Amino acid sequence: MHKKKPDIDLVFHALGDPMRRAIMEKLSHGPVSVSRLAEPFDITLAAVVQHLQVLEESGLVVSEKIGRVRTCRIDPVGLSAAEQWIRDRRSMWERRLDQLGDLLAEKDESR
Amino acid sequence: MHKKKPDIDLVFHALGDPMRRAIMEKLSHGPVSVSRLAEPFDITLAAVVQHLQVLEESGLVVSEKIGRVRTCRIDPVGLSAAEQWIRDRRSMWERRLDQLGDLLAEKDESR
DNA sequence: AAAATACTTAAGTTTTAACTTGACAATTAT
DNA sequence: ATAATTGTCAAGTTAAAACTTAAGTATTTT
Repeated sequence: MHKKKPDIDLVFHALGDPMRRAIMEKLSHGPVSVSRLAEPFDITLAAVVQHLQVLEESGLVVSEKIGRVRTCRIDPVGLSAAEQWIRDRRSMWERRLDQLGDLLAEKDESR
Repeated sequence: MHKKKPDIDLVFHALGDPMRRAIMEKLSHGPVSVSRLAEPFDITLAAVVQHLQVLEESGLVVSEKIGRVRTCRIDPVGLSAAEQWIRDRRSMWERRLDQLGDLLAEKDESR
């Protein structure tokens, strides 16, 4: 159970794969073991484990092994990091649109 | 200028590449031409154009060609789609945490 | 103690994606 | 008219990522 601070490059790379997003969707309903996580998908368990490693290194998922079973769950911190990046770009863009609006309004006044 | 409704698979795939995210960052400051967009990066213009195609097909960027110059800008709709997906997973997860809290509270009352 | 479960790891294959090169088309400037 | 600018397109190459197979480890169950 070694948490990592989320690296935005790793987070977006991890979310870029549809299978990993499907895994995140499943995990969003609650913690699950690796084998139960793999059940619905038609790829090997080994492949799922590899995806989980990517998700964990990115900070999107944390897991804990008790006995022989590893239970995985979402780490909301990773998701927030991605959400924040998107929000930043969007707000920057929208601020610009507002400035443009102000500029047009000024022009409108000065005629 | 042909808009597309954003496909979440394409959007996340597009954002998965660090160079494309760098392009998005640059575009967040305002619309730019293809060549000015390529300037700061040390890849060929052709490569940048290919990234732009990916971004455009995903619905993150729109562009318009006037004369010989193509001007690109962010389409906030694409970004919202990604933000929404993340928010959905996170809220689902947090709802579950709340339910877990309720459950523990009940237990606490009944002793 | 033996068998079954639940992963883990390493190696190799296949597929996908990024990037370059080089030729070309359209527009604008001289 | 010629040259310079701005972008487009099609191959081909390289590198990265996804996936499988097969063998191995640790933990339960019977």
